[in-house]
Amino acid sequence: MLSKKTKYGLKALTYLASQKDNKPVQIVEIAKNENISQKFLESILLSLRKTGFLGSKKGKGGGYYLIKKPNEIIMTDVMRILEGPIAMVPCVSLNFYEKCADCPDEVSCSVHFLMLKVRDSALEVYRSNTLADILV
Amino acid sequence: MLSKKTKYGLKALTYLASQKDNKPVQIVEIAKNENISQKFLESILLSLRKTGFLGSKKGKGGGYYLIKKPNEIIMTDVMRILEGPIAMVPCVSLNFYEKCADCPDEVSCSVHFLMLKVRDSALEVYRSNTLADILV
DNA sequence: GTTTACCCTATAGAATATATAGGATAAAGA
DNA sequence: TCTTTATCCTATATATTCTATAGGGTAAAC
Repeated sequence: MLSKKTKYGLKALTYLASQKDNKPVQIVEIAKNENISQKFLESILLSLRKTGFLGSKKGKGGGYYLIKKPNEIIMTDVMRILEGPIAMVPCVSLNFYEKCADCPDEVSCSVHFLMLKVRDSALEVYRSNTLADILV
Repeated sequence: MLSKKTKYGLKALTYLASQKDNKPVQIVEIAKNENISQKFLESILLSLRKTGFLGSKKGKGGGYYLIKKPNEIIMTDVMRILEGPIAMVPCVSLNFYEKCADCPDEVSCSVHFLMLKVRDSALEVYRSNTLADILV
């Protein structure tokens, strides 16, 4: 399941991407329009800022804005920040690899084999979609 | 993330599929060979029996065995029983559909749009792989 | 200097996943 | 029939993660 964090984060990004200009948008505006808890959204936007997706401005007229252009924001990067690994098991993860404790040999593991295919297919989708592509 | 339940269930299925004959295999044997908690595995096998994947036999010489042939066991079906929805959000699920509470209109939702693609790609993998295909 | 709005950490509450306990039931074989 | 074997079943404990809230701090604008 997609976490709410990811869902809300994606919604906030698309909300910002669909603005006419790139002026700062306040948290409260995004929260209201997308039906998100304001404080929860705040922590999500904060992590998107720290990872280089968003810029922010304090004080009156402040808010968050996109740093890159929507067509430069690739879904793989967004998903890894918000959701974590794209792979469903750590042993097939490119960016979050971990050996399975219970598996003596992952080469001969059916779960590993299947999940490798699932990861590749998901990766293909995320790689070929930017924020601009998913604006509907 | 793939739940342990699914992981263990898949491992048990492949263990059974790789038997020479289709005689009942005891829980304890599977549990030891695949490093799974015996009692936890028990509840997983039980649910696989109730959903028509496994048969069981009580008493001495008893155990679990596959009901269908490995090449007739499609991963979509297995995954839906063990893991639940294949979709990452209920609003794009074929078998577990639910409307998002926070979304006024899913047609104009970017998350919906993206996750539809992810679901389709995952579905393609699961549909084209049977238990026989993932034996390595 | 007052208002506005982001910044930051800690933690509480809820949900889910994982595992365990303890006995009931049925089959097989002596 | 009696004993052993092994599945059947329900309830509950434990751990982890997710989601959200609380409460104040900091910087910018006017």
